[in-house]
Amino acid sequence: MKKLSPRQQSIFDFIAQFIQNHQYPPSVRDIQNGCNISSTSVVDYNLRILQREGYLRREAEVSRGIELLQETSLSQNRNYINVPVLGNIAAGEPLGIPPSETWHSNSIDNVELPPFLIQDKKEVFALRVKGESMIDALVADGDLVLMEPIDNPNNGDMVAAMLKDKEEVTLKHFYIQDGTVTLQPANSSMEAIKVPAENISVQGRVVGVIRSI
Amino acid sequence: MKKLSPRQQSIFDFIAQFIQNHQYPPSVRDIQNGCNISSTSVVDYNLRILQREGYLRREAEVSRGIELLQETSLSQNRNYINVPVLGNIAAGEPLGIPPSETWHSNSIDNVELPPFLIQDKKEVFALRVKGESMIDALVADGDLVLMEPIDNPNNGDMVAAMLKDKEEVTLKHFYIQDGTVTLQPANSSMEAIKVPAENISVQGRVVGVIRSI
DNA sequence: TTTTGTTCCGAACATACGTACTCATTTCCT
DNA sequence: AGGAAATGAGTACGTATGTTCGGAACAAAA
Repeated sequence: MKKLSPRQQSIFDFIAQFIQNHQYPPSVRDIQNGCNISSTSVVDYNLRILQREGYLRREAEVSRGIELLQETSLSQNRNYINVPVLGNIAAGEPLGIPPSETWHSNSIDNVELPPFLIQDKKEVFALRVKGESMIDALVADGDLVLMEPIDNPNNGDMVAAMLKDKEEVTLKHFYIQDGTVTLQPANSSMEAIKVPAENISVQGRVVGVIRSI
Repeated sequence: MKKLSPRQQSIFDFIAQFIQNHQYPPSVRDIQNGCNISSTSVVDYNLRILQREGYLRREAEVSRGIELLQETSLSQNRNYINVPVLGNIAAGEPLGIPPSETWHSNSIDNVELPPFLIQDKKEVFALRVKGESMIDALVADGDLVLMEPIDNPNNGDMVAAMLKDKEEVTLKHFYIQDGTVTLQPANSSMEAIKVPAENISVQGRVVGVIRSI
């Protein structure tokens, strides 16, 4: 079998991951979003190559009719996902997220989560909230925040943003327009913050919150 | 789990068979043909029942978004807990929690949760939050609230309390003293409510909140 | 009988999704 | 460098597929 291009490898890995999480294969558009590809045709193009090279089989005209041929799929039967708890999050303390290769040696804990919480996100990690400073993001002391590393958040995403001048981390909804970032609290009765984009460093995207009382 | 009708059993077996053959789940119309059913709506109808009974999980609007939950020996070793989602919770709508014997016939869905969320609680169920009315309990629209049926809450517990005169359900911290109940929002900048104990009906104790974005 | 609830039907609707087509952009080969 | 091949982007189209809705058939309860 020929070696795969980075994009093809990424698609293949995504499909395997997706099947593990959902028990059913992704659609072309799921792959498009999951791998940050700009067009469905590119996905189709690469899927044809993957099929030609024998990595998978596709059923024509059938939605999600993808079948992985390498039998790594069956061995991964435990479909619960182990998420590392990398540390605490509190206002006034920078996050300091280590690179993902070192997660398992640096994490203070691990939690196993059901797939519906993770969906098809990659490299999800968790942080324990300390203090009441995130209360206007509807996050309480002791909550577990699930985050996905991200470089370019979309408008409306809830992100962990660090204000560079104040060295302060907050969880807010992110909107950017003309170089100005608006940070909107989830509790809409609170005031939004507007700052120039260069004063903001986005640490990740919030994909879930778990509170156990 | 309730016993299945012959048709439901046939559908369930067909899905399992189909996944075996194809590696991806069948569409509604595949099931229709495979089980000699005259209408897609009948398939949908019975799939809803199968989902309600906890035999499978369906992703809305997603083609072939069927996932069998049958804990066949392999995934059973991990003691994940199947929690029924009994309905929605919103201000102004009474909960109407049915007795636990009828849960599985009344629930609209099931979620599997890891043990650390449930601990040793008994008869935990879930409610989906509709609307922003619980925002001062740090609960957002779409959140899943885990509750434990309880008759006598302890001071400090977060409970789902119904104000009998207003027919309004809220999530608040519960304190009782000398026959007067104080309902304290989790967001302590908000005002507390004081009412006579006889005007309050406690529906359950909140043991967890799950937000998936 | 009437009523009520469950199951089933057929058709119509809305959209999720695979595929095709044209035109860029990059990579590769001589 | 220059042209061919490979890859990517954007868009549009057709159909595969989930969902909804009014009503029929049937059985159990009142």
